[in-house]
Amino acid sequence: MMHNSLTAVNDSTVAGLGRLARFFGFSEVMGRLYGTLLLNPEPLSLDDLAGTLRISKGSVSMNMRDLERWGVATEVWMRGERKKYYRAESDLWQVIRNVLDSRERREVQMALQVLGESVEKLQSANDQLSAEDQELAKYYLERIDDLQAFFEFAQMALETVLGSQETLDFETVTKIEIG
Amino acid sequence: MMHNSLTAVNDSTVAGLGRLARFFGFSEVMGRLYGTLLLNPEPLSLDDLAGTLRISKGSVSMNMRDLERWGVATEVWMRGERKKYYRAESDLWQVIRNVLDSRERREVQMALQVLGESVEKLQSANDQLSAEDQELAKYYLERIDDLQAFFEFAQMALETVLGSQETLDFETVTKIEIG
DNA sequence: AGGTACATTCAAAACGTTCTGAACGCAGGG
DNA sequence: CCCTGCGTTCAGAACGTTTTGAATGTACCT
Repeated sequence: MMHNSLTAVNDSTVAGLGRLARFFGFSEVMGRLYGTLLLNPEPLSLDDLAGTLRISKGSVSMNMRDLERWGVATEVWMRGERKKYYRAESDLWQVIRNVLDSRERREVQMALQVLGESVEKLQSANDQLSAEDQELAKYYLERIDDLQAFFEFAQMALETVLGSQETLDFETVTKIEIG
Repeated sequence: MMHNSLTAVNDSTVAGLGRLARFFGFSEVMGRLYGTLLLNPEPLSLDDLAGTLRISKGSVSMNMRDLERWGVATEVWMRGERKKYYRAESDLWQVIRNVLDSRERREVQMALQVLGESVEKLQSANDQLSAEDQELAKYYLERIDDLQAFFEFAQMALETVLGSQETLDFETVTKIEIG
């Protein structure tokens, strides 16, 4: 049994990562699994994880698969062992990039596409519209313009982060300029 | 009844904002209410909203209160009217800032506080630890360092966005520099 | 081939969240 | 001072999500 203080720190970190996961739209269990792995120098098996977190093995199995798919944990082959072992991807910058790249990017692009289609639809329908509807269409176009600007901003921010290909130490990032 | 194309655009925009709201951890209904208001030149009453979105008045009442609390919609007094009317805050930049300021900021600060406490706890317990536990504590401190760096990065990004007090046109934002 | 030790799957259950609508409260008008 | 029209509340229902554990699949060992 390890010291009290280590247990306390472990607990709050695991809980915090669960929270963070939930915040990013993942399941809390995924975050806790990641936290548990992150704080273990050695890789852990599914049974280890199920035992530590007191959840069913089935749940561990499914959630670990997701974590792997997101590039947040990696399977580790232990020779002579038949169990599956996992290790946390500890380069957080890489984790963030994985998630942003495969999820937020798509989301933003879809939004921009839908907005673009809306603009087209309104423009091409314009001469079939009553005077009243034309006014409303103009109003819609203004609002859609704002939304487009917002998503373009988001897109740019994403590309900037994703574009910095080097494994960037967070510590070295000191300033973000907008302008 | 308005033209077909207007209805289609309205629908997809409202749906999209519902999606966006969900993405940011709000209820989908909040997003749809905001969308409906955003696409209406005139303020709408609770009954208008309930009717348009086909949801109960009770739900509209509660969700609109939340939207107001987040600074995303505003009540509008219509003289001679006893109904409550709402208008969307249409400055998206302002909406973002409201949300980031009252929610993400706290979240990040709490995380940093917990992490700081963890570091203290580990350091002050260090001489009571067995050799083995000391090694583990060292490992924990490395992981915690990474997490701190991540949250400090997030904090800085937030402050940057929140710091730009002028009502910034998204269009004018062309570049984010990291370095 | 049979047995063992694991991982995976999935239907049912537990749980949490959101919605509804009836009941209530409140204000203004007649 | 009651009636009407509105907003708010909240218990229960509906719904969606997550968890569990038993059944199943799979690979290795003897």
